Order: sequence, then C-alpha cells, then structure tokens
Amino acid sequence: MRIIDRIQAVISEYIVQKGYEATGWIVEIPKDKKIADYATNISFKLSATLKLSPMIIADQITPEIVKIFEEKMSGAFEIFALRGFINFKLKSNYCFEYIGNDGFSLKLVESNKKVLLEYVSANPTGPLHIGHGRWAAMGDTLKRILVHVGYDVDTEFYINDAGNQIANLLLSIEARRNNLPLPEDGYAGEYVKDLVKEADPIQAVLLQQTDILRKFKVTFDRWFSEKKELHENGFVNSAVSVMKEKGLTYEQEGALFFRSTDFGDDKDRVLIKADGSYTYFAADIAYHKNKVDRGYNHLINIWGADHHGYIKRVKAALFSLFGDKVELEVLLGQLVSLFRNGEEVRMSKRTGEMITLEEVIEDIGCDAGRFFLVSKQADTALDFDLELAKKQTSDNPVFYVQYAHARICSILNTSQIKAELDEDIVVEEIEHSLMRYLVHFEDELMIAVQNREPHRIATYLMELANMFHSFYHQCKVISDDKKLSANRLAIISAIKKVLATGLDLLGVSAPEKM
RNA sequence: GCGCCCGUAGCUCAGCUGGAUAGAGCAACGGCCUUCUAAGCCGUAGGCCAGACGUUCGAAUCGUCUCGGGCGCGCCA
Repeated sequence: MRIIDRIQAVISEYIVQKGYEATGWIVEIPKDKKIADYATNISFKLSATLKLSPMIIADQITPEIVKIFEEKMSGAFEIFALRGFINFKLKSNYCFEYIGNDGFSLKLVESNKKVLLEYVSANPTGPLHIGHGRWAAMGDTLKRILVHVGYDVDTEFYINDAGNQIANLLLSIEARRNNLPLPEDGYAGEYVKDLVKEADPIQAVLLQQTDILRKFKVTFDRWFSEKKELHENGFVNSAVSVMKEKGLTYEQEGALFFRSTDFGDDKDRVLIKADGSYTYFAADIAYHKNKVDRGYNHLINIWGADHHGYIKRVKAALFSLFGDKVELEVLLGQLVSLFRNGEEVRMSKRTGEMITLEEVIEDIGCDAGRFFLVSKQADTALDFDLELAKKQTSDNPVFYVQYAHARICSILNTSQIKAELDEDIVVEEIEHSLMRYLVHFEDELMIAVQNREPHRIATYLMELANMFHSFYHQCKVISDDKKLSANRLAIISAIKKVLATGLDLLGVSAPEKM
C-alpha cells in the first residue's frame, strides 16, 4: 500500500472513532512540496458540521493525529497544521528504509484481469511515420508501467493486410512495373520504387516496419494478421454468423446491418455490403471477438485521434456480444504535425511527401526520440520540428536525466565507503528534499497508470534530475568526513535506483558514462 | 450543422479527479570549472492560464456560452 493510502486509512479510522462526519476530504500531494509531502483538507470539510474555522479545527485535532501516527507509522513524518491544512513531511531515514536496497517493491495493483494492449497497427502500405512513433513510444511505455505495478498484459500489432489499401498499393506497383500511369488514388511515394523489386511487397513493408520498431526498442508479443487469421480461416464469417444468430442484425437493400443503435451508437452499421463483401467494421468486430476468445477480458487500444468516431460502434459490438464481461478502453493519441524549418510538412503515403520514423530516429537517436515523444500528454496535438530536434539533440531533456545517472555512477565508482544513512547527519535542505521526492516516485507512477499517462514519468525524472544536479553543486559527496560521505553515498545510490527504474520504464537507457 | 480534442512565458510543453505564491526546458541577459563528469549549477527577465458568466470558503483546474485551432461524421480502410 502506498504511503498516501496509509495516511488516508489512518485518518479515516480516526474520523469514525471520533464520530465526526465528513465527506469529500482527501489526502493529496501539495503542489509546493517544500511545505510537506502529503496534506489533508479534512479541517475544511469538518468546518461545516463543527461550525468552526478550518484553522481552529486543524489546530485542535493535529495533536491527536500526531499521537495516532506515532503508534501506527512511527518515525515516518513530521506532522503540523498550516493554514487549515494538516501536513505530513517525510523524514529522511524513513524514506531511505522505504526505498530499500532493491528499490521499491512496487507491486501496487492486484488484478485478475488479462489485459491485451493493441497499438500502432499500421497498414503495411508504407513506412511508419512520426505519428506511429508516438503511439509506439506511448504503447510500449504503457505496457512497461502496467507490468511494473502488477498487471498481466500482452501487446499486439494488428496487421491490416486485407482490403482496398493493400489492393491499391499492389496496383500501383504493378503499374510501375509495366511503366503504366498510376491508377487514380495510387501510391506515388518514392518508396514504391523499391517495392517494385520485391516478390512480396506487403511482406517487405511489414519487415521494414518490424525492423524500425525494433530499432526503436518497441516489440510486440504478437503480430496478428487480418488476412490470415480473420479472413482466410473464416473467422469473420463465423463472427458475423454469431451476431446473426443472436438477432443483432437485419437485412436491408441487400446489405446486412448490425443494430448498433440498440447499444448506444448513432446509426446502424453495415457488416456485409450489397456486393457480398465484408466491411472493415465486420473484420474489426471479428478481431475484437477473437481477442476475447483468446482469454483477454480487458482490451486497451491506442488509436490515432482521427479514429475517434469509430469507438462507439466497436464498443457497441463488443457489448452486444459479451455484455460487461469485457472492458474495452480506447486511448486516443492526437496526431503529430511535422515541421521543417518552421514550415508544416503535410504527410501522405499517396503523394509521397513524408518524413519517416526511421529518418527521425537516425537523426536524433532512439533515446531522445522516445523521451521526446512520450514526455508530452497524448491528447495534445504535438508539433515536431525536425530541424529543431536535430539542432537540439545535445540539449534534449533526456540527456539531462541520463547525465544525472552517469554522474552518480561516476561518484559511486570512486568510493569504497559503505553507504549508510543517518538522519542527524543530513544537513542540507536539498538532501532532505531529495530523499522525500524519491518516495513520490510511487505516487507519480500510480497516477501515470491510473490515467494512462506515461508522460508523467518523464516529467518526474526531469524534476528528480534537476534536484540531483542542484544537490551535486551544493554538496560534495566524498570528503574526509567518513560519516558524511557514507550518508551522501546512500542518498545518491537511492537516486540512482529510481532514475534507472524510471528510464527503463520509458525504454530509455541509463548510461554509466557519458 | 452535429460530435470529440485542444487554447498556460517569445517557442515546445508540464500543472487540471477544485486547494496554499502559476512551473520546466529551449531562446535572451549576467555570473560559476586548480575540487566526485560544465551534457552541469546560480541569478535576472518574461503571464489578464484565449474571453465572459456561473458553482464554491477557494477556480488555470468544474459548468454554460463565445472566439480561435485540430480531427471525425461512408455499403473507405
């Protein structure tokens, strides 16, 4: 249980025991962490029923709360009232013990859900672009943090290797081979020239995508082929049959409709077109049913924001088949607008104007690319200027964090003194602040998990690195004073653990030297 | 027209399940390397949190509306 939850529990018990009535109170992390690490607004919420001002209430109950915490969490905090809030300030020794020798034991979630996280899922009709890179970085980091706190999660890439886009690409290649004009809406991109030589162009594109994702340190537990595993083996057909049997469909004007309006959609959707072929939607229902058939009961999809209109109907379909036994969560990532020297580059596989993910990674590197892409909230449209990114490579925030880690390694290597923390020897304010901030890693991680916001890890690491660098310039770690040195070595080794863990969750390396 | 997302420093963005004085990086300016890594540190400057009204003891945060930007509304995928 996190510290914040334990505080909540203890105060909750106290409220009940005293017979107070209060609702809506919380334990929170103050914006200004200089004041305290945790604070509760309980006095504000009691003020209505007790008819006293929050300050007075806080002053009265704080001594009692101090006493209870002496019993339940001895030595953990300094507790004091300030402007109506009751504040909890962590003590350094407690922090050090809490972090422990192996870092946190961050098994924060008990879940019997089997999660399938699906992301990227690009058409194999061309190179991946920077937007795919964003979903890739986000999805991979999300998987890492979910697993880290105890979820059972597999990842999957859905290969859209059936349908018109594929046919269209093949026609374009065929046209090129025979020196014929491109079909209307054909693919004009440069990369198509290279595909002309390939016996199996689709497979070639797919391999290229796999390869670049691997370079980006993004791997999947499974690559799922729409063509092979849904169409060729008749799975779409059987899924649609199930829907028919359940009375979820009707025929009209030669087409088969799904009654999705019965499940919250805006209009009924076609499953089988009048010409007898399946819609993309039908295949997608089959795909999601397939996931459930394979034993997953919590599906998470990361989609580009341009697909948001599609969510309702997929949820409708899944609900019509499985009710609330299966949860579908769709995370939308806003698109990435690419700029080159301040001018927007409109990307299109068809027209061929594009900057690929591969180019970006080669220009700025995997670590910098991942950190940049995952450090921004996903539902904000992102502007990415390639020239700027190249120019700023050396002051990319990722190096700031990595540098902190390398610096620590360097110091640790030059000393053989055993790290040991003694609260009384922690002299500087920044040292206390650092120890306290380390404990908040669990809080940031949980918020990141709960809100599906991996960017919070990056923000946290920036802040931690900032505090460390500041500490480094204020405090000499290794000195003639053995006890002081041992103390500071303990502090920096704790920082190192958290930095390394955090960077790993982002899929970014933690170098020992830079 | 209807629906979703966004609007915070010159630029790129944090902060948003209501809390204490609005933050960081880059860019600008001024300092700091005979000392564990200067890819660093310290300082200065920079803001009507798009705007208005409302809810509240308290609003960048919640609600309604307006303005501005992005995206979506196929028997395409």
